[in-house]
Amino acid sequence: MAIPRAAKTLRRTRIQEEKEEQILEAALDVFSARGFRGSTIDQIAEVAGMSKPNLLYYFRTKEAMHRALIDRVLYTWLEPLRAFDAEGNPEEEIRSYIRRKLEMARDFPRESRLFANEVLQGAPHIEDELKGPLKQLVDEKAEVIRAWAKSGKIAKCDPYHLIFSIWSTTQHYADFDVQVRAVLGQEHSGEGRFEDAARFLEQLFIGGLRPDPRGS
Amino acid sequence: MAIPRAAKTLRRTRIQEEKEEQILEAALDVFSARGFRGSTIDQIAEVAGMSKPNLLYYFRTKEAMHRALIDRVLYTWLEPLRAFDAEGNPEEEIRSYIRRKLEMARDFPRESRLFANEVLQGAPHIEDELKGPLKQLVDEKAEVIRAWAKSGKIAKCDPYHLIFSIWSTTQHYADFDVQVRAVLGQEHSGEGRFEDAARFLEQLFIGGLRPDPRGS
DNA sequence: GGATAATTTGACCGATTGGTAAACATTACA
DNA sequence: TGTAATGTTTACCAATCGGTCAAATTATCC
Repeated sequence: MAIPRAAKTLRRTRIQEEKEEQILEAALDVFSARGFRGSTIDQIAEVAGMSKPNLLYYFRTKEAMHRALIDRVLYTWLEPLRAFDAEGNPEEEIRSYIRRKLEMARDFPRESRLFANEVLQGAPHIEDELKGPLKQLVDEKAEVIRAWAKSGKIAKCDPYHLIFSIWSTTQHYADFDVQVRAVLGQEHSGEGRFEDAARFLEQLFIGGLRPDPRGS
Repeated sequence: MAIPRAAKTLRRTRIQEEKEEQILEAALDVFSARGFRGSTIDQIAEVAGMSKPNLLYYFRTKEAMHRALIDRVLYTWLEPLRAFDAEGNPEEEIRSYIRRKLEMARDFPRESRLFANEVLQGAPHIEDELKGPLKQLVDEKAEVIRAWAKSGKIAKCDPYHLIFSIWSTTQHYADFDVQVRAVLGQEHSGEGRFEDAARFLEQLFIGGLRPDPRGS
């Protein structure tokens, strides 16, 4: 007889680890492409290569699957912002933040779309994470940027909207990939578009944030 | 007996106009909030205040509803880009394009989310519009920007990625509204955030595109 | 006012949804 | 090797899905 699920967290089998990994990988595929409501357990089961009841043996509900996925991905996703260093050179910090975010858009588009889908639909499952850990992290880094601006290392600007701008411009290449490719056309839709984007965004942000020489 | 639907387009009743309007308004509400797959005809019917079969009398399928909605909204949505004037002052044109796009994010967030949902999930229903009319319009405006850059009126930059950046930064305030509010906190989530955003984005883009004084 | 066309609804359909029950198969460990 | 715990599957459930149908209601026009 199967043990109650609560016990599973106490001692985890090799099989459990493997299968849960397999399931979350499939769930990322499906949820990121169709959103929570648009996804079905059957689809995830098919991608994962197992039966639906088997999925539900590891995750009791569709919600539980989604939550586990979000939890696993959120920490990694905020890594670049966390790496933002108050002691570093402002221009270089911003430049490398943009670069890192663009790399993530290129290498982990599913993760980006997972969150985009979620937030776009009102963030019903991650409201707490947004208002708690995320806001706290952004507040902290905004303070760093504000200090840079105050000391004249970069132009005076609203740090929150600066962060929003970096998020939106970089994640755009993951979330709206289809549109980007459609507009660029087949000939410019190769991986080179990320280098072009990086070049442009660095120019935009470094130029746009260059401190006023009058020091006002 | 009801006339075949094809005939409806020939002569449209007052009731037809009103009801179709009502339905599309409700459909915009639902589709923009939950995406195509996540929405149900029943939900739209409830918002529209009519029965499901009644909806299906005016639009034969859920797809037909969605398509009619997209068709109606797409033209308006591209209006700001269309207004981009090659003869105008570059700095002022970019500034007012940003302002207009931000106003649309503020005043028509549902329209923005409708497209965001669609593109995010692979644009299964609007691929043709993206590769056709949209690409054509962007190509045209990109040429204008390129000319400005060539003549030294603005800095040399990739016009496509410039347009992407303006799209993403402005639409961010509609599509990721929940996140923006969560991060800004209750005290800064008033309508003033759009003015703050406008100020920042103008600073960013105008500063970032200021022509190199060496004229290189 | 009556005939005819247009509109609206309740009842219903097969397919799909998230999820369950219980039998069956496999693994781990003494 | 035996047995208890773990893992998997088949068959199924009620609810909801997109959509149909025929009957009932309302609007239009002579």
